[in-house]
Amino acid sequence: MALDLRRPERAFTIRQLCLEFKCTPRALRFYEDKGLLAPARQGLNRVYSYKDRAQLQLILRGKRVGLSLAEIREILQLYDKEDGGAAQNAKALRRFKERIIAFEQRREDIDLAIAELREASERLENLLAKVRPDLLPGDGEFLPPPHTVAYPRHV
Amino acid sequence: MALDLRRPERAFTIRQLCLEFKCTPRALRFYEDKGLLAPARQGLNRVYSYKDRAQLQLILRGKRVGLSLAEIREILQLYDKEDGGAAQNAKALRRFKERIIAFEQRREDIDLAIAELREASERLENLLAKVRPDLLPGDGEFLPPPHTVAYPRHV
DNA sequence: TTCCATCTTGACGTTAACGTAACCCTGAAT
DNA sequence: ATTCAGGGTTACGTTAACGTCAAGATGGAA
Repeated sequence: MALDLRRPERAFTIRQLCLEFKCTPRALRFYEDKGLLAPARQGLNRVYSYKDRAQLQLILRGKRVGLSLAEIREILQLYDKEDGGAAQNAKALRRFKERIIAFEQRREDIDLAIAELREASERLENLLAKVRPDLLPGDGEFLPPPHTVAYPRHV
Repeated sequence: MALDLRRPERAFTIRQLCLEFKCTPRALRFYEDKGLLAPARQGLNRVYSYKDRAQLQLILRGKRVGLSLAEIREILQLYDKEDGGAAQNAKALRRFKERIIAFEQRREDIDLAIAELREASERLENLLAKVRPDLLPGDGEFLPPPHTVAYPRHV
């Protein structure tokens, strides 16, 4: 059986993570420069722990929903500093709640967008059904996995 | 009673739209350059119709959920070309469905992010409740509207 | 040993999405 | 008559988020 990725002692090279998450070494080093990642070293080489991998997941997810690296870093720092004194924690709590509200607004936007696209799709489907039913995707037919990347790498 | 914004004959100056949507004239002209907007003219001056205004809404919403202007333009063009022949329509239909799937994935990401932030908030709240209950926002207290912009203008 | 793949650190190039400055026009107000 | 607020068009500057070399260390395979 394959190595459990979640084994805390599991370590990754930069390339392994890049393959897994479809990004480039340059990007990971860039995130490190900007303070979003801090992998260990073996000599010069970077060694990513399971925690680093999880953090990378958060970074990429943040990017997909439109956060800038600066915003992502701020959130990650809030996670890190669950020490730092009660006053700091109170501030962190406020920031978390603000973020939650912002995210909920974004989800609103997404839901609206989806609704509009669905409407447009239906209009088109009805129109095609009358004019060229043969062009409609058959009933039992599945959409092939889109070749176009869902989340374009270039922002 | 105020002018109904939805009156089809209602027209807007560039500044009116900018005030309403909190963006700059430069941005609107830029979107026009890029083919996302095409307001009418009175002499040199741009005159935005109600349709233009609606389209601007779509553009800004797209931006908030992380789309590039190029992607937004592509979507807008799909809307425009609900003519263009049956084959074109079939292609448009496919693109719409792809977009819907992509949006649904993004919503997944957002839901995950919200869930994590909620967890972190609860942890912090519990911690604070033990250590410094006075720092917690009181029960009847409302969060003030965040001064920080939910959607930073600079991408 | 030599080669090769894979890592490293600079450093410069690139693209998107505007900001900003310079200059011109125009109609209304002082 | 002039001032000025609002609009316009270049055109260059800026920032984020990397891409793309260049040049070097390293450790295993031929």
